[in-house]
Amino acid sequence: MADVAGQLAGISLFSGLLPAQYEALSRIGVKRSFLKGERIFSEGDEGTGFYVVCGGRVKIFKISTEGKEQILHLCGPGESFGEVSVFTGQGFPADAVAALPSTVLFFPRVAFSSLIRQDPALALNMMAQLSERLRQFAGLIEDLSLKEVPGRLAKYLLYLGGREGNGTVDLDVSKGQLAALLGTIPETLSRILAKLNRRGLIRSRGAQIRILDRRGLEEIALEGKRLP
Amino acid sequence: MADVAGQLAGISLFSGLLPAQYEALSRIGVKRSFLKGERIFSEGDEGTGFYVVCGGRVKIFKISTEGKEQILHLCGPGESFGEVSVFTGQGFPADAVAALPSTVLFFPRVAFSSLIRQDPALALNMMAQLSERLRQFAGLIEDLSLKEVPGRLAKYLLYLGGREGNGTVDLDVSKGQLAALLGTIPETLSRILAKLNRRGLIRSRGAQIRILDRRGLEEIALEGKRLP
DNA sequence: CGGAAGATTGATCAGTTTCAAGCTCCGTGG
DNA sequence: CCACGGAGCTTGAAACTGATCAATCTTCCG
Repeated sequence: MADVAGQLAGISLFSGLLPAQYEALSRIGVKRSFLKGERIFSEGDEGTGFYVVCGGRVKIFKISTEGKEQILHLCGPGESFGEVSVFTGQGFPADAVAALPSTVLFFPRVAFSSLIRQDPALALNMMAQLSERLRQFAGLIEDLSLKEVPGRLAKYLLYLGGREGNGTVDLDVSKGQLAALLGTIPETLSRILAKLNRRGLIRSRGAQIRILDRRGLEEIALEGKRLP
Repeated sequence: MADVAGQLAGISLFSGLLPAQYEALSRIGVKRSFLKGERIFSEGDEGTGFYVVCGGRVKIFKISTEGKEQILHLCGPGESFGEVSVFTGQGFPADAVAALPSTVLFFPRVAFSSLIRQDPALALNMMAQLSERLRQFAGLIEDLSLKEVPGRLAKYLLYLGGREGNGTVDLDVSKGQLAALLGTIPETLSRILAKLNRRGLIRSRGAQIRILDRRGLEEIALEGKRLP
């Protein structure tokens, strides 16, 4: 299991632990693989443990009765998901599907819980992780309730673009998935991209988007409503 | 400080602790009072600790540049808020004001953090608390993104009504605040209440609402979109 | 090359917000 | 005690955003 222990080192949830703890973790962690599109768990499933992404990407989402999907989070390598069920005992609050071929580590609830009990550092890491997710969710709620789609899209593009000035970014998800991430549908996303193009704020071709007017995007991202 | 220690017993975050721990908590907790409408902290403020509500009610919310408000949570006695900043070190992610005259206990970050480090039970309680909040947020995101206002209102009314059949419930917030809780504005809420009245699903007069057709409300609450 | 999935575009529509006006309730002060 | 005044609530008309439906176009694999 040395190979598992090696991977644990890069996971923020497990940072700062002693070698003995990595050893313990690697004993209880189980590696699982999922094909692209394969379901990892469904909302309401009994939570028997939580997951850490080793490779690939896992989509956590809610889906309405009419089929519209809202992505809560896209988990990349090193990120964990399903922690909530470890502590509340209830079922998972959302669905999880592999957005890419993915490998994950599964940590059974009971075993992990007893590890946490013994190691304050691990507990603190877990609390930090939960807090960070809570902060992200608060931001998503704010966006959904207080901003319109152009604002959310602009914010996302700026996020992809990083701190630098104008430049080209690559969408790391399909446009359909980006729409679900932004809480809208592909048609609307397409229209708004077209509008941003027309206004000269961006130049998009396929998944490549060049940010032409960072300042302009920031304006749209900041204002809650109404395009000026 | 015996009076503080006594209050701690009723707080789920602190359930199952030893008397010595209550003693320790009561030493670091500071009681603070706020008038109705008084601000407890603002988004971005440095998080120097977290709070537990003793009496009254505290509103946690986000506000857009145009002034629209989205309530993230209404904290009643026994509930905690501002925990996120204890662990992430960043500023508070939202605003907090007293919705009623309120008294709270403030626990400074550093002191509390060291308590947690010493007591696995306290740490587990805290994780359960954070997880539960995360679950609530996931539900709110789902509602905002996948349901329309009638659905959210119906769900809220059913929640107030509890498990029982038809009956009369009392809104525990003003209609303006209820609108902010549901992610809409007072006008829209008013119209939808009127519509539910017309359809014979409820009978509302002021803050009193009698649920006439529970089944019908459930239908509206479940479907993501479009009234039938 | 064919075809299916994804992406774009157009027309229409439902739901929500905005703006504006009136109403109701309630506390205050004359 | 009543009248005033204001905050909160309700209602109406119009504007707007985003969703839906439908058709077309693109892409990119088999």
